[in-house]
Amino acid sequence: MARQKAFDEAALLERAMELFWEQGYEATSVRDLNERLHLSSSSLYNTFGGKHDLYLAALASYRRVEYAQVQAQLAEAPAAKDAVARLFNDLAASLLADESRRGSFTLNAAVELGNRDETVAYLLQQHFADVTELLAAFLTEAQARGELGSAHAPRDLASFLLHNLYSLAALVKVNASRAEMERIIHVTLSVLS
Amino acid sequence: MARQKAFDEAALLERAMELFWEQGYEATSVRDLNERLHLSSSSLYNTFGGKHDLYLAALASYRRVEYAQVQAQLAEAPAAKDAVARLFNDLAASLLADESRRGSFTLNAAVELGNRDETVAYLLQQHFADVTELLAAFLTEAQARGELGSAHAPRDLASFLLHNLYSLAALVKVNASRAEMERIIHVTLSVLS
DNA sequence: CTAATTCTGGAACGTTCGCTCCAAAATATG
DNA sequence: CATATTTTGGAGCGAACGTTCCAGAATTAG
Repeated sequence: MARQKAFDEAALLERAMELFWEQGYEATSVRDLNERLHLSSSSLYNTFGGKHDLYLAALASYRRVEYAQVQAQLAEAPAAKDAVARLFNDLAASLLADESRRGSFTLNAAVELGNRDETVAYLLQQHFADVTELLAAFLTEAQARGELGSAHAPRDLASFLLHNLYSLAALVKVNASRAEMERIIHVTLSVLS
Repeated sequence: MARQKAFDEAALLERAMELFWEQGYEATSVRDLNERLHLSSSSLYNTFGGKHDLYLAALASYRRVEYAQVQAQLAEAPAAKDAVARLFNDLAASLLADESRRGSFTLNAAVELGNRDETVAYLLQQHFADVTELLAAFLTEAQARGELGSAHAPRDLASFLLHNLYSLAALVKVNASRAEMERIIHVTLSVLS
């Protein structure tokens, strides 16, 4: 047998994700990654295959985290409307707390590469569909319990809410104003009558 | 005196804008621009100063067009709600009609560079503020005429509507489904009671 | 036509890109 | 300890990057 790798692959992926998240795909060089991960080119290519593969892996990892977060936040809330409100407020808080205003990695990836990289587009399509489904199921139950009006179909509401969540992530890239976010959130939540 | 330039600067700027819009800033090389504009490096640098300057000029140009478009569409509509609805439907139609799914140049710029390029961030802040103001003024008048409920302040509604417009531009990058867009638009417009 | 000036294409600059390669270091086995 | 196998850092690959430079073409004024 032989030597073992001197690093934790999952931890490295996490650090790579942070960097891609901050700078985007094109603006991040392999040398940037070498420095940030404390990993030389050879090890990086041995482990992850290349820049593009590493990006895809980072994106897939982020996607799982984002999905789990929504899932967790919906699960622990008492009332349906409060749960959705918390989803928005927590996202706004975490977006504003981030000094480098990275927004959402999945949204960034969609905008930067969605129309040029089929693999990225497909992965994100899956992701958005999955989260929408999660939200729709939650809203369906809430409607059944009478916690939610039936002015809109749960599926429609879910799409609407998800895209307004991502809107906040886009907004923070340019205008990191809490007041502006709160205005938008307030109007958005008003559709949950 | 001496020779005159053999090209129309405004037309070149338009072509540059198209390319940056398609590919983003980082992924567009000066050689790409040489080819697309049929203009050599020397002329490009003489005329526009450099890649970054050209990008800023293209962005400023796009911003004026986008603003004028919203202005025109709001002006020509009969009733306020119809005007807003048309804003959404026309945007959706033009987004879907674009084979290369470029989305909105301003949103693309915000997501790619908003957190890394101060000049871009400032320019876009101005732009979004201007368009919001335009919308808010329109909604204020509509409210005064009684065409719109007063459940929300015009300023809040304007921010909300604008960000939902940009949401469509982000959505098209990954999922160019007319049905999905219509669902979102339907819920969005329902706040205009 | 001559002279002065400006624009033009394209070669070439130094740097950085993604990626490969290899000798040296490291460590699980017999 | 010796051997086999794998990982490691870093030099270096060809290509592409943004930008500069310059010789020559082009055009206006005198």
